[in-house]
Amino acid sequence: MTSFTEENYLKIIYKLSAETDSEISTNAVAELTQTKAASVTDMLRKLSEKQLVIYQKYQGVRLTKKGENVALKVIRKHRLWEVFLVDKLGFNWDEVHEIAEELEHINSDKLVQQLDEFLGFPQFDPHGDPIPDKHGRMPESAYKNLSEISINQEVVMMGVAQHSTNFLQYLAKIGLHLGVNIYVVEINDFDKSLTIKIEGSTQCFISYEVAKNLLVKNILMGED
Amino acid sequence: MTSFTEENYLKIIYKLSAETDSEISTNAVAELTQTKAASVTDMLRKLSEKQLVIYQKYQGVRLTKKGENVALKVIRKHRLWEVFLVDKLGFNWDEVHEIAEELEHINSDKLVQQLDEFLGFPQFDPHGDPIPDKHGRMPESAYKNLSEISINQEVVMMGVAQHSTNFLQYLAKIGLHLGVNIYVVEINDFDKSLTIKIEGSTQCFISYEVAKNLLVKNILMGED
DNA sequence: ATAATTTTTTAGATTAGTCTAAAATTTATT
DNA sequence: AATAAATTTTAGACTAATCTAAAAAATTAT
Repeated sequence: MTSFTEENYLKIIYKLSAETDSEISTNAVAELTQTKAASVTDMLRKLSEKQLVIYQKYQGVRLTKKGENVALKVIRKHRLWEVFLVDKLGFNWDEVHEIAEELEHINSDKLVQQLDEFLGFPQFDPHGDPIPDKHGRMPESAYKNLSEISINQEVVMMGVAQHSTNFLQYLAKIGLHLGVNIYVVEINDFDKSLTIKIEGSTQCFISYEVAKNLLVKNILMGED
Repeated sequence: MTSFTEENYLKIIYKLSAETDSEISTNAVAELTQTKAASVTDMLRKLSEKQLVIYQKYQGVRLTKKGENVALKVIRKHRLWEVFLVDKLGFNWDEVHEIAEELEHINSDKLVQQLDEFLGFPQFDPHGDPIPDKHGRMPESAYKNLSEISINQEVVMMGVAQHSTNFLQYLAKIGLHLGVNIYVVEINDFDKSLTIKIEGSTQCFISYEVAKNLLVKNILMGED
């Protein structure tokens, strides 16, 4: 059995691991858990005894397979609950994180299973982050439409949902190509058109129709 | 702010108070919290300092208005989540209690509000227990149709939903009158007809149509 | 009304998770 | 390579919630 607190540590180590290939430092964990390094050391020793992490003092930490599974389960629950809150209860995507931080620790395999089904087996949460399936497998890609990106977010262009020559020529003309960074400067309420800043180019204005056909991904995997 | 544990104590004191008019004993609380009397004493002192209960040593405990409000909020959340689990996720009414024990401590007024709306402002949980509204007011009555009662449950007849002479004469003939105890012996899957044991009379068989028109209440307020 | 029993409280200890301050180790700098 | 700086660990302490065993108070029975 893993406690609420242990689950949080594992989740945070998992997220830090996704960004680097090497061991995670005590301080990095301390920052995200909002505790002191000394507390982290204690907890890492405990998690190590439980075979949830590989930890040797002064050498940093990484998850074992077992620890990764726990982390993935927690992340799965977090993201499913976020979908529930947004799709079913009408929350905005930016107000669900805190609540999901609590809900993610509710303990019932059947609950997760039924919730997943109730939501229609979503692959991504409201922030576009991928939801691991019940075996802990992440869906293939986490691309979103540019039209779903909110203001002041920076994303990377990853693909298009429409392949007409017309469309692709237009993209080239305004400086949009795969891998380029896009910063959303403004969104017009009435027609959902956007002002964006394209990396290495100037600001430009694009319609909602265009934005809907642009596949992008977040530069930083979000807070959740 | 009240902790998970404090909330549980308050909820239990509330439930015990519903059954008697006098102060609740330390032992009674200990039994339901599954702790030892010594632990209860400590907690009661703490709750008393927080003005959530009136407690004087050796004299038992009762809730203050403030403590009652906390308890009612927890009970409200518990019962709303039970409705969610049964109505939306397809759980059986007898497998939701444990999960709701966890969910009831999730902290977000907006969540409760939205959940309530999503469920259509239900008045009773799947066990027929009344759900306090957002001001802590309990709905008028907690009667259910006999057709919603599950097997091996004993209920008291409290009213009818159909007042035709025909129907009432039929009830009289089989020995059903207000206040009588009814024990559900069997439920047929295919047509939902019931075999019941009527207090002071013999077993008898009634159709689903009849059961739907009988208002009953639980003899013991359930575990939740 | 006094003794016996039960209930409740106190005293002191334990566990999980945290902290601060000091010591140990690693990393960076000259 | 030696020293300075940063990071990490250890040592010892704190809080919340619990426990056991013993003492105190209330209740019940004789």
